[in-house]
Formats: sequence, C-alpha cells, structure tokens
Amino acid sequence: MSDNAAPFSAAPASPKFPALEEQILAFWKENDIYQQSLKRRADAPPFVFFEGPPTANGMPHPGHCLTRAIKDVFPRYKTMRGFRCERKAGWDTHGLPVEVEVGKELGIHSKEEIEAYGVEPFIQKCQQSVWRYMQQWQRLTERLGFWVDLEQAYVTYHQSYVESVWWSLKNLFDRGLLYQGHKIVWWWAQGGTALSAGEVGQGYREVADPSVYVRFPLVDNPDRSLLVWTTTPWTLPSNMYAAVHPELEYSLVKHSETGELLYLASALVDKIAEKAKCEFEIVETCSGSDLVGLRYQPPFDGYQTSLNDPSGTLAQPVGGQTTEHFYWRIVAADFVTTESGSGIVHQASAFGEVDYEVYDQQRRRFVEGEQPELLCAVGPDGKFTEAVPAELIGVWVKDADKPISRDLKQRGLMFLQEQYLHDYPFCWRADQDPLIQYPRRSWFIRTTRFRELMLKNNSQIGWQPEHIRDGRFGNFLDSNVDWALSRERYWGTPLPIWVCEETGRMEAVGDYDELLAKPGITGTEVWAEAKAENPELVDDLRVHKPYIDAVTYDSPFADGKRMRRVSEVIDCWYDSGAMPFAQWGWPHQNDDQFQAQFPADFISEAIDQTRGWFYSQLAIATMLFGEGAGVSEPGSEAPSLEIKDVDYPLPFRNCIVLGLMLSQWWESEGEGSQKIVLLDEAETKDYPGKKFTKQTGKMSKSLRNYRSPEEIFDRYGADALRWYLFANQAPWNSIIYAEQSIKDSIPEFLLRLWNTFSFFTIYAEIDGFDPRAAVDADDQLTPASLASAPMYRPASERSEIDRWILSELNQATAKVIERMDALDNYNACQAISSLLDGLSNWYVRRSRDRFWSSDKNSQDKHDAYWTLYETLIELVKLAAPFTPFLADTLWQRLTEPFGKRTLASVHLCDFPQPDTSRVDTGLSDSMRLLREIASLGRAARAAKKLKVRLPLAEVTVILADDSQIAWLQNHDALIREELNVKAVHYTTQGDQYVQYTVVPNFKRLGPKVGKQVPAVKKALAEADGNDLLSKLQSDGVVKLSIGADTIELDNQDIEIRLQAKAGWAAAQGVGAVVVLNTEVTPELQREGIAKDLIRVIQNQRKAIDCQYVDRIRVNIEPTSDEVIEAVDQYREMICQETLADSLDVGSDSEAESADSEHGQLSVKKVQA
RNA sequence: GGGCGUGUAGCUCAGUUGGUUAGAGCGCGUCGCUGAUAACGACGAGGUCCCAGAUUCGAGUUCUGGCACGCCCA
Repeated sequence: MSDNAAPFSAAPASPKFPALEEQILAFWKENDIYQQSLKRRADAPPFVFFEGPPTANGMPHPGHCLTRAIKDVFPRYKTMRGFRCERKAGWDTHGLPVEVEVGKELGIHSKEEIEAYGVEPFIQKCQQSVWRYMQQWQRLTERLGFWVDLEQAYVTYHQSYVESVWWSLKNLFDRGLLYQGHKIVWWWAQGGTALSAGEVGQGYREVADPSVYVRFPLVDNPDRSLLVWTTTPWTLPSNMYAAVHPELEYSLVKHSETGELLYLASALVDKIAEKAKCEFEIVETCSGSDLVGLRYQPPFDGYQTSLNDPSGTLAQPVGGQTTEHFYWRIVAADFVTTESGSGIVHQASAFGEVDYEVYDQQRRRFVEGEQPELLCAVGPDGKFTEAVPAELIGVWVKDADKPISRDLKQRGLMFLQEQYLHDYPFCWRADQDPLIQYPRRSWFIRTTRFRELMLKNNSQIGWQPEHIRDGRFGNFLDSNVDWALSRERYWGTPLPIWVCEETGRMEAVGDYDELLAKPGITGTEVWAEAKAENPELVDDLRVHKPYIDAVTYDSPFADGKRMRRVSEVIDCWYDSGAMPFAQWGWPHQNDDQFQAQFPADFISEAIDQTRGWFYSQLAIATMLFGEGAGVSEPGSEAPSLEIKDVDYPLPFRNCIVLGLMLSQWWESEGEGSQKIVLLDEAETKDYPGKKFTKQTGKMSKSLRNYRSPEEIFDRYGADALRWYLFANQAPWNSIIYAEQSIKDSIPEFLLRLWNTFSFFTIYAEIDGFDPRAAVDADDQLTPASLASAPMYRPASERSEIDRWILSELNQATAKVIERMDALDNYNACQAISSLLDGLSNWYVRRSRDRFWSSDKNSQDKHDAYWTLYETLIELVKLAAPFTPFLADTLWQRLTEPFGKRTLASVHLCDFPQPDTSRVDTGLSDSMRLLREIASLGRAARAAKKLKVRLPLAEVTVILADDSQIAWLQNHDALIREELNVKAVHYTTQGDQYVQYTVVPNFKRLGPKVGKQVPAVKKALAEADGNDLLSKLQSDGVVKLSIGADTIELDNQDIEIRLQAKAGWAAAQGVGAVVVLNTEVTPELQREGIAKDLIRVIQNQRKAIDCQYVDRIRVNIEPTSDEVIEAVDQYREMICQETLADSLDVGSDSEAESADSEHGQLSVKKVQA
C-alpha cells in the first residue's frame, strides 16, 4: 500500500449529525450543487414534477415535512437515474384564510369592517402577510433538504399568474361553460355574509327546533291530503314541491276518528299513529313513483296568487303531455328516508342544498325561457319580504316558526307538532345569531359536462395507493356537481368578466393588455395614482381589487353605455389547479417550458387534497386540454385547441397520496391541571408523583403537543426525520410523528452507516490504503473504473465473503431501482437497510481479522479493502436520495483522496447500476444457511452457558438434505471462527441427535391432490419419518395409500423437518440442527484462558491510552498453574493480537496493573 | 346519515398471486463482546392477526355482516 501519508484518517466515533448537515447545506449553497445537478442533465429526458403550492398562511408544521420530503426523494432519485427534473417552487397566496389572518391582525372581522377599513389597504396587507409566511416556509424547505427552485417560484397573486387564470376562464366563458346560478350557502343574515365550511363547523350547538307534519290537500282529490314533514316551518311559504322516494311504499290511511284520508310512507304509519295518539286504517297502498306528478294545494297561497299557478312547455313530453305546472307537485327524490318524518318531505329549494338540486332538476325539464323561478320569500337580511300573511312581512324568519304554526293550526292544516333536538350552526362571531341556508347568485363552471372525461382521465392516473382511483377520488368525480367558482371576497383572482350596464350582456377578458386595448378605457388612473403615492406597491396588485374594479370601457352592446367588472373574486382552488400552465404565465409567454413540462410525471400531496388540488388540477386540465378542449355549449364560440397532442392522463401521470400525520405526547393524569410533555421530559421523569400516559392524536397548535420541525432538526437532524418518514411505513398510512422513532432512526440507520464508514477509515489509515492506486478511476468511482488498481482483483477471484457482500450489493441495487421506479420508497429503504445490516453485522464482523492482520501487502487484505470501499461508495449513492446530507458527507470523505478528480457531491453522480455478473443467488442462499447455522450454534452455546471465548472441539450440523453440504464444507472457516470451534461436521445422517418428520409442501400438493390434502397430511404425520426419508433417498419417491388411491410424492412435494432429540446441546432451525460437543479438555481450557487474557490486555491498552499501533510489554502474576501453561503455550498469539513485545510472568512495578480471574496483569507502553 | 380507509407482539409498523412455524425495529429479559466502543452483537419471552359467519383441502390474506377508530362529505 502507499508509503506516503495515509489518504484517510480515522473518522470521529460520535458524529454530530445536525452540525454536519449545516456544513453540507453551506456547501450546497456555495457550490450551487442543485443547479449543477440540473445542468448535468440539461439534455436528458424530462421527469416532470409539479409542486402543489403550499398555502403561505400560517407556520409550517411537521405534517408538511412529510409532504416536502416525499416531494424531494423521487426527483433526487430520478435525477441520479439520468432524468432532467426541474423543480419549480410555488406559493398559494389568495383566499379567505389570508383575509382572516389579516383581519385578526387588524382586529376586524366582518365584510363591513373590511370595507370601512378600506379594500385597498386591506389587500396590501394580505400581500405582505403571505410574503412573511413564505420566508418561514423557505427556511423549512431548505433545512429539510428539499431541493426546489425557490428563486423561480410561481406565486398565485403575480400578474402573469392571474392573467393565465384569466385566459383559462375566458376560454371557458367563450365556450359557454361559465354561467351564473344560485348557490345555497350558510348565511349570516345579520352580518350579510356567507360563511365558509370551516367557520360553520366552529359554531354548531344543540338546540330544540319544531318538527311539524302538515296536510297538503290534493288538487284533484281534495278529501285526500299528503302528510308532509318539515323541521323549518318558516320555509313553508316558499314551498315548491313535496318529495317522495320513488321506490318506497306509501299508504293512503283513514283516520279512525275524523275519517280524513292521508298519504304517508307505509313504514311510518304505526309510528305516526302512536305519536298522534290515533289509529289509522290502511285504505290502499302504492309506490312513491305512483304519486309523482300529483298536484297539491300549498300551505300558503301567496305565490299561487301572485304567480297565477304558472306552467310551461316540457323539453321532453311525458306520456303525451307537453306542458306541466311549475310548482306544487309531488316529485321523486332519493334522499327521502323513513328514518324520521312521514316519508313525504316539504321542499323549499331556496333553503337547502339538496332541495335546490331538486329545483334544478325540475327546471331542466322545461324548455329554455319557460322555466320555474326559485321561490324565496325571504330577503338577505333574513326577514320575510313577500308571499306571507301581512303581519309576517319584515319578521326575522327564526321568530316566525310559532306564528306560522299557529296559522296552520287555525286553518286546520297542522296535523302534528313536536320538538326535536339537533345540532344547528350559529355564527362564530355572534353566537346568538343562527345561520340559515340561503341562495346567493354565484358563478359556476359546468364541470358536470366533463364528468365522463374526468373519470376516463382519472382511470389512467397511477395512484398510490390504488384505491384512491375508484375509491375516494372516483366517487367524488362520480357525484360531480358544477364548480361554484365565485367568492364575494376581496383577496383573490378577480373574475375577469365585464357586464354591460344597460343590457346585462357580458364578455370575458383574457389578459390585462386585452383589457387596456378596449375602446374608451377608463379607471386605470386609480392604480397609477396609488402607485405614484406609494412606489413600494408591487405591480402585481394592479390586476387585483380594488384597482381592477375601477377599470371600465365602452359597451359593444349598447351605445354610450359602460362595461363594468362583476364584483367577485374566484375560489383560490381554481388558482392552484391552473398551476400547470399558470406557473409559466402560459399562453401569454413561455410556450416552450409549458409544452415540455406538461403533464407531470409525479406529484404528491396529503389525502385532504382529494377535493382540493387533485380535483382542481384534473378538472381544469380536462376542460382545457385533450379531448375536453372540444366541448362547448351550443351556440357559443368554438374554442381553439391550444394543445392538440396531449393524451390522458392529464395533468399528472402518478400521484402519491399521503396519509395524515398524527402526534404523540405524554399527559399527566388527574389532579386538575393537565400537563403535556414531550419526549425528553417524559423520559427524565422529572415530575415526582406524576404518572404520564402516552397519547396519540391530532396535532394541535393550542395543545402544543408536538415538537417543531426546527427543534427536530437541531436535535436529530433532517436525515433522521427523513429516514423515519421514508423507511418506517408506506407513506399513505397515517403516520405518527413520534419523536422516539425519529431518534431511533439514528442508531438504526445513520449511525450504523457512519460506524461502518468509521471502521473503514480506522484501518485505511493504519494500513495507508490508497484508492488512488486505481489510476483510471472515473469521477464517480464506479466499480469498473477502480479495476485499474494493481492489487485490485475481479470479484470472482476474491474470497467467498467478498463475493457475497458484492452480490448482496448488486441485488439490493436492483431492488431499490425496481421499488423506486414503482414509487415505493418504503420497500426501497428496506432493501438498503438490510444491505447495511449485512455489511455491518456480517461482512465487517467476519472480516475484522483480515483488516487487522499484520501483513499489509497480502492480497486478501487488499481484496477486503477494495470490497469494503466499493460497497461503501455504492451504498452511499443508493442512500443519497433518502438521506442526502449524510450521503454527501460520506461521499466527500470517501473520495477526498482523489481531490478534484471526483465529483464534488454524491448528488451529481449516477445512480448505481446493478451488475448481474456479480450477483450470485446461490451464494446468497448458502450464506443465509451459514448465518442460520452460526445463529443456532450461538443459541446452543447460550443454552449450556458456554461462552463464545471458550473454544470447543466440534459441532455437528445435521441438515435435511445434502444440497448445501459441499459448499458449507469448503467454507466452514467462518463457522469455526464465529462459533469458536475446532471442527465442523456436516451430515444428513443424524438419527442419533434428531428425529425426522415429513410435512407436505402445500403449495405444490394443493393443486395436485386437492381435497385429499388433509388425508395426505395425516398419513405423513403418522408414518415413520426415518422410513419415509430413506425411501425417498433410495427411490426418489414415496408412495402413500389414501383410501383406494395410491399417491406418489417426490422430494418437491414434501419437506423434511428435523427436531433435536433431548439431551444434546442442540438448537434447531427450519432446515438444520446444530449439536455441540460440550466436552472441555484441558487443552481447550488453556486456549480459552489465552483468549480471555487477550481481552483483558486489550482493555488495559485502552485504559492507558495506547494508540492503535503502539507496542506494549505485559507482565502477569498468574493465579494458577493452568494460567502459566496457557501463557507459555499461547504467548506468540497473545503478543501478536495485542501488539506486545514481551509477555512475562512476574510483576512490573512501572506498569499499571489490572485484576482478572487469571491473575494480575501489568501493561506498559514501550517507547518506540 | 353517506363515502373512503385502518384494526397484526407492550409500542411503531411490514406481510407479494390464499399454502399450514405470521415477521422487523424499538422496548423488556438473559447473555456476550470490548481497538467500529458515549458503540456493538446474540439469544429469549411476548400474537385469539378486532368479532362473527361464508367460500376453500387450506384464510392474517377472498366474500358477507357487525364492532372500534380515523378522514372526507352531508
């Protein structure tokens, strides 16, 4: 080996991973490693990744670490595999949460307060707020090692982004796919605003409300009435229909006392009779569908009078009938149940989402222009406006239940009235104000036109896990409803539709320049003035409220009239879904980038994005590109296809759907104040008298039941967290953010890898191992390029164990590639883990002597170094995508001797290629058996309390068959060393020690004998195992009589099992039994003493701070003659092992001494 | 109320197309090693695979019905 100063120096034993990671971060930054990694793939085939924009509102928490780690590992892997994977960061910046956050800051809540504060300063604050949070996110992103281009990030409020969104909306508008309709929202009447689902969810509480059963007499048969149920009497004046389930059975019943005739669901007849304390006689029954179409007299006739009971022309005639009355008919609805009520449900479509759908369906039955209007007797302030008795006009609806009930009673329509308890939402800002469901004008995208195309598209997406496709996501698409796009808010992409103030006709605008080019444009000065006053304002705000609202132009539809923008902004999910093209500002710019980066090969988010980003992307892409681009409403302008050659799936080919992240913490029990502690506090048990119980559950900011990512990085490092996330479970399961498990990934993987590396450096330093001997080494130190070293031998010429670990390495490499290509990080990590286990716990352990041997130039020693070096290099490359920091640290240290000849970072390397010529599965099998035999031997020793240090004469290994014996005999040095025995005998003839049983190989036997399996099993169990075995060995088959049949079984059909007989120091495994000879002769005893002495001397070397290579002299004052004999006999071995120049009997006054059971030992360093 | 998912060792999780001894890590216990050492290794104990039924020669795995938990929606 090299005579120069050693190229490697021993690595520290206890690395501080977080500190090493900081160094690597700085190194990446200084040397632009991420950009370099992209540059190396400039001409490579693309692997397209889309970053789902995190909402830049609120601090990142541990759940986001998982998302960002998964988003990192696959692009890193693909880059190493030779793909060009650009990673453009992005930020979702619009939306209600941002407004709420700013509102908190300003101490304001309602829309009125925002208007009073001023929309202009308000949206400026929104813009500043998201900017602030983005910086927090960037820090987390970098520290976690998520390589993504933060400098080129797309931002949803940027003008170019907004304009892309406008382009897409104009496209949809021109195709007739954007329309105005009603949306039923939870409405805070007193505040005049709709509440988001999240806000509504906060305000539920239990209240008692009326539940009433009302008579609706039939028009054509006035002595019969429908018994109609509702829990909101105040909606009865707005009644439009009565709904029945078409497949339920209904009864016409006769009241026992009054004789009146009522229709209700058969299943509810008894229940209602009981409630009403009466008896019903069933007159006739029919199905719900028989009732559909019957007309009834509504409970309040306000609309009947004012509208004059209108009717219209049916789009599809029904049974010869071409017209139908708009209102007050029985309709069919699947949501009707017999769980409660009467089976006939009052429908006031203005005040419920499902009710509204019924109206929508009815409306579509009529031809355009002759359709029913939505009946709504209530104003936005929650008070009656029309169609009610005069005294109710102006009354708040929730105060109207009683007078309405009273009125119904007086008119004889009320059949039964009850109270019932249920949860009802109240306004979270004014908890005395109940919310009501209320229709608002809203813009919709006709996504239902694309349902089939979306399903077809979805069917081709590679979902991980697969059940998302037909499960949660598929079901969601199945029940698609039109996308309610508009929001009556401030901070969002403005809906780019301008309306003629005279005719109401509209047009959409595709970008800002198009707007400025409109005739008679005015209002742009509002932005110009604001900018002049405050030059700091970012230009992107000019396409936002309130500036954009000021821009008006001449109407093309009416002379002298103006076009004004509608007031709404859009759902920020639309922003996110437009990201595949909007991130490039396409189609206004960057056509090349968009064409090259669409669709994505890979995206990943948590499961909560099913209805969020996964849907918004799929819907938008399906409507705009591919087949969907050709879909438009009749009469609208034909769309121009912008992309013709893109096929499904769009806009992403593969998606990993991540599970939710839970937290784990400890809580003290009882005694009033609950105390929540995290891992280290729970461990210190610093709380006398308090018991802590482990809790698992949702993360909660207010409970502070998790440790912040920053702290995790500082304590354990990003690699520890990443490895935990990748290697502990499939990513779609919910993951517990357990600090202990993160901590555990250090010894399990990081430290084990480090220790193996450290072992290498210790000996490489001592022996001066110099990889530069491989003069033709390439910049990635691929195995082939190392072959030019003089002492480098082909793997095939090296020892068994070298060939074994290289075989394992190449098998693991193939496995990792196979799994990662299938987006399966979990099993890829398992393959890496077990490779490292083999390297650390078998290869290094069994090769120690080879590294420690004094013959520096032995070929075997060189083989060992090259094998370990190559394996470490390749292992570090395999680990690079997963634990990028440690992998790069080790890469840099392993390649340091080469200086600039090798690549500066492992992340610039190619991923290892499996070398099949180095794979030897037979060797793997044999080694597995050998390791099992060693393990059995240790178990047998342990059972007899025979320490491994005490040599034994022999072990006998009894095997079920002889297929492996020859190999084992040739390579039993490993066993002899591992078990510290003098000889190993292998045999299949172990009658003395074992008994044989023959069991069926069910997998083969099942198909062969079918129903006779149990009989065969029984026959084999009852037969004498030794007999069967000898027959099998002599004839190759055994014959069994089962009933009348004779069944022949060959050695594939059955399996020989061994069981150790009692009385031997033996241990049994699946295919082998290991028996120890426990006789300890004086000779063996002496050798045991010698080995024990080596151990004591080695300890003492350490105690007196010897360097690895220091020489010593040793004196011993033995406790017995046996020890003297042992010392005499093994003096040479002891001296060699411990680097002792002399080993003498007697004391050494200069030396420090140590006691042992064999005598007092003095060890003294010898000056060189 | 509906949809989806989960339920396997004390804990955290694997478990391929059904094949008869259900695995890993941690923790626990016992022991070993002591020049990879603030590490490491071996061995062991620990399981009604949520429950019940069905299909099958054979079910942790397939089917049906429950139960519990979680998520999404109403």
